[in-house]
Amino acid sequence: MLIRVSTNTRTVASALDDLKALTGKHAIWSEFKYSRGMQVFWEGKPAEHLYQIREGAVRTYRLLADGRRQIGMFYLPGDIFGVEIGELHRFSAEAITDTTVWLTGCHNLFEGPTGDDLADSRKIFDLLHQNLQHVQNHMVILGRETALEKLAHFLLEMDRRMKRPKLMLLPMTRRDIGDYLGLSLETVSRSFSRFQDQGILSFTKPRGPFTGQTGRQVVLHNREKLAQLAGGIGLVAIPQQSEPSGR
Amino acid sequence: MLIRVSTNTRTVASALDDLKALTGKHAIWSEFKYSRGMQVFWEGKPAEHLYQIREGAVRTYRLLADGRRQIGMFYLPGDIFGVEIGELHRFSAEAITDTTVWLTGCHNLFEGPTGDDLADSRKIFDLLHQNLQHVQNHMVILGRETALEKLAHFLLEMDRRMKRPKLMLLPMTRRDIGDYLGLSLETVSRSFSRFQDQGILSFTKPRGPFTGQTGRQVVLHNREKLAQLAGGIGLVAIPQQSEPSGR
DNA sequence: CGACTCCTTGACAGCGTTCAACAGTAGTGG
DNA sequence: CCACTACTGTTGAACGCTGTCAAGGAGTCG
Repeated sequence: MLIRVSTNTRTVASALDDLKALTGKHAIWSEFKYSRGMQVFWEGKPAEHLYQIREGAVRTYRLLADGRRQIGMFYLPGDIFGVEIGELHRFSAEAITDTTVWLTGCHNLFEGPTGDDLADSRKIFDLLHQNLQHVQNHMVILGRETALEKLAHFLLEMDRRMKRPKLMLLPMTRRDIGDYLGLSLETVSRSFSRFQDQGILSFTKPRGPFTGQTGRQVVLHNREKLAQLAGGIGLVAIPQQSEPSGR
Repeated sequence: MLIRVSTNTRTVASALDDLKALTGKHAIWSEFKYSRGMQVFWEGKPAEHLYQIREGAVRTYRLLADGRRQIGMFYLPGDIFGVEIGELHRFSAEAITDTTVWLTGCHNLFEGPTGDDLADSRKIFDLLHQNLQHVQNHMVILGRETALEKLAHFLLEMDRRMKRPKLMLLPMTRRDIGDYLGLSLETVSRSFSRFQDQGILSFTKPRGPFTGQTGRQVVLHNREKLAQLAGGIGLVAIPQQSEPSGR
């Protein structure tokens, strides 16, 4: 391990409380609004701002030449995004619904004037830490899990990040979820139905006639079963002989 | 963009030259050997060392409860690994073949005594930068590409990292490649055969009777075709209305 | 009301997995 | 040196999960 940043692994959402502290005393935050579908930033463009969602939701994604899309992350109220290690954004970002953000100019870790900025920047590392961890977990999910396992992971992730609400309101479409999990939207829909059949979850407003936003209003009835279906990610492998033959 | 580390994006392999500089003057490097299949470190254990491969190859991976494996990265001679943002390793690592590494104790970015260490740590950020970029690319590959596209990417990655050799010697098995790309070993083998049929690559020692390590000795005949098959990752999406409605 | 988006469901195809057999090599021990 | 085992890789055949195509219902918005 190289960089010991900070041991507490607080959720991004909780960072809402000390937003100012994060970028130092001199940072200026502005409020901006993006309507549904609008771009927040583009892949390949310089990363010049740091964003925090006040209301709404944002997806980051990358497109292949033929239109296939991989969504990297969904950002919910309180989440901070736009932080990159390099100079450029490596994913595009757009508003899923009408979204209000606070944003500030680029906070530069190494070119700041004082060590004071560096101290503040530990929080930035927390964000990077979470980002990397999320991407690494997601890699395993994408590469080695089935549709049902993927959806179970997705639901548990959203549930956790929304603080286990009674009623979970998903801002994203089935297609978004599919592009997040490496599935078609139909498979996502079928997997939802299957979970519903098994009594793991249900939708508000009786199933038959949907109201536009229905199919987005999810109640989780059995988180344990869901966690069981999701399967263990991050389990340690079976120990075996492992000492190096020193010199 | 938040952290401007350094604009040059040198390959990890090229870092071989100034290994000492990377961890500062006081770092002590030792040589260790791992025989085939031995563990280098475990997921979930404290990350206490930094490794550079002198000879051989290493894979990092994570296991699911039922044995499914996702390989995160292959490390080749010259590559540095073991660097983490947090305190713990989030993947396990083991030697693919008999491997010699140089390793040094934990280099701690923030708890170092002087600003001198911080300056050195920029190189560490280059490594983190590459790691994150690789994982993000891999996520797209795992989530949205076909078997042939995945293998094409893999071959081009190995080709690039080995500096486009005439003859590419792959240290890993078909199963390793499959677990890296989210495929079964049979699909990997079939995809190799298909590339061979198309004249994109060939194996040394005539195809029919394989000699143990054959099927590992690859000659790329048509990198352009391979790049074409790999498809564009990182293409910028179609521009559209994107200005925020300021306040 | 009409166009559009979103979701669900059915039917079917196909890509990739699984199961299996076979071949060649390396390693081991007698 | 040779038999034996283990490992690796290739290929065939069948299966099945997931994608694709299609249709239809429901809600939203202008």
